[in-house]
Amino acid sequence: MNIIEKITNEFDTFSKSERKVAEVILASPATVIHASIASLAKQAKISEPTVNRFCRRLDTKGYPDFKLHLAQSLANGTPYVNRHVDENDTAEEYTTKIFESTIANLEMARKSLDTNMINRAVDVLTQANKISFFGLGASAVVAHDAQNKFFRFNVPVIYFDDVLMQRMSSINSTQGDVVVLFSHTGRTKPLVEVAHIARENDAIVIGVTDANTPLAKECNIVLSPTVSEDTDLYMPMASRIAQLTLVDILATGFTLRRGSKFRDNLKKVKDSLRSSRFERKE
Amino acid sequence: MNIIEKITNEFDTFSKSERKVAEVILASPATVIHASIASLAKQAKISEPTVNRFCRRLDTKGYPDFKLHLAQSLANGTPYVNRHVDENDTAEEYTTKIFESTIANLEMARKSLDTNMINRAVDVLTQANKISFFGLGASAVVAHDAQNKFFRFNVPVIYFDDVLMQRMSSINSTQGDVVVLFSHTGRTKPLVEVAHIARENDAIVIGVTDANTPLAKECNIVLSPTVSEDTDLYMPMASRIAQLTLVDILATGFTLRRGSKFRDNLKKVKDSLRSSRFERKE
DNA sequence: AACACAATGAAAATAAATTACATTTAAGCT
DNA sequence: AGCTTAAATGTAATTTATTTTCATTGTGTT
Repeated sequence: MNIIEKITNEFDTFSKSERKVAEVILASPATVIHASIASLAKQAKISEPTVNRFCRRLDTKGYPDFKLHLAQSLANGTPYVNRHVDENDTAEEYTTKIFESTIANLEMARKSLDTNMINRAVDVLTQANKISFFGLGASAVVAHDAQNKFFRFNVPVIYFDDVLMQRMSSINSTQGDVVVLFSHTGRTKPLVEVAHIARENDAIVIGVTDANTPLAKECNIVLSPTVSEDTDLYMPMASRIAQLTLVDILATGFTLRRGSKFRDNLKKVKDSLRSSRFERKE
Repeated sequence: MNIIEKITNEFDTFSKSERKVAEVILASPATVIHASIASLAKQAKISEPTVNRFCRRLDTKGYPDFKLHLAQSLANGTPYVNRHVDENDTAEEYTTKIFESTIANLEMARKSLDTNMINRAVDVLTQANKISFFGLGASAVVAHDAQNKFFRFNVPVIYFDDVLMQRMSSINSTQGDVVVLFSHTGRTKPLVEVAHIARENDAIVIGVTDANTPLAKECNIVLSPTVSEDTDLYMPMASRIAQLTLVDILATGFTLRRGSKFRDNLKKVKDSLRSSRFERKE
């Protein structure tokens, strides 16, 4: 989608001249959108047709169309998006890159979420007798966080990161119970089974996972915050941040639905923590 | 700035023909950015120079430049602000607001972090014999996540969200051990005590918390991702997302420091999960 | 070294946008 | 109303920009 990212990603597959153009473009994309093909060619010290070919290679109709894409990429909030961490990066560099790519992925997740589904999920959650949050690995962290949030609402909340406990808990679920399952891949076998068991026992199952995955198929409601895969370091990064933001959204929807009296209750929970803290002296 | 808004605002001051162009553009701006001046003129049933004059009237250099502005306006989905969730917001509205404020807070956190401190923290972590991650409440979630990440590095990692276990664990720490404490407020008494105990036993203590707090004072290294307080709904939201991003950064720094051979190891850990998943059929 | 093929550039051809100028339209004034 | 004038719009010519065609250069292979 984002053409600057695309150039960065495909840089290695470019020919010598194409790289020259790419370098000039990446160096100052904002200048390029106001340049003619002739001036860009001159800057990159290659011919005009090469620039044109470069544009077509990136699936644009030609140079003017390419500039349009470039302009849009630049406008897209975060300019230098999703740059990959490099072996020799300084702390300064990888810090910036990780923040930028996290932000870019949140943008992406925001666009991918279906607010109708969020609305339905909030409906279901507000009417639940009991809410269970399950996940494994990195997604267990998200479930843990959800528990921490929803626990404050004075609703029966369950959280397990142990497969057996998740299964046992689902077997005991009944109508009126809601089970929320977190899984980035949507292919974790034990979790798919938990979803199945929960549905057999009349619980409503909400999946925070990719659409069109085995897990998604077992769910009543699917929420898919899509991010560009976190391949960088073989660790889930952006995906769980997106999931956590979704938890915030569900929790917010929940409190809004419950009305203002209910929010006083939240304040009480927070205030109850005060005695365990050192006072602020200001 | 935004040219679509500008057209809407100045619509009343346009001449008859200019309004025709404006109408066509506003009806489907996305189409216009791919149209030539000729085709736009034809659609609006006016002449080409009139289109050109229209563009100049809006302070652009000409038609191509106008299209560039238009393209950017279209892409500009997110004006970054920290808008607060309102009682009567729709799902659409509060979803957008939460994403926007999360993003804005990440920007803020990025600026507030001291990369020298990050570098020192990474130094310390790479040399640790044993790493402990402790937190309470919402920060327990962050500690949990850190465990999940660092565990993959084949380093002894400890995580507890139970105060007593945290204390016992700290009492047993020795030189070469690193204790990482997460706390948004930096005023949680039990955690400050844990920090104190750990230091008395020669462990290095890294605090992910606000500077100038009781906890910060007990730490060898302090990392403070500052966010605007999450007062909205009496729940930690942005703060923990910022802390999690910091965990990503530390983990990334760790793997970079350990070199490329080490990264193969990570891949192995990830691959080992494969058998527990449903295959992708593509 | 010779061949094949991809990459590049020069020049011609095409397409697009802009300018100059003519014509129309509308507004103001007697 | 009818004349005058200025603004608005359109036509056609010009200029500019982009794309295509085709020749040339470079690169890797047998």
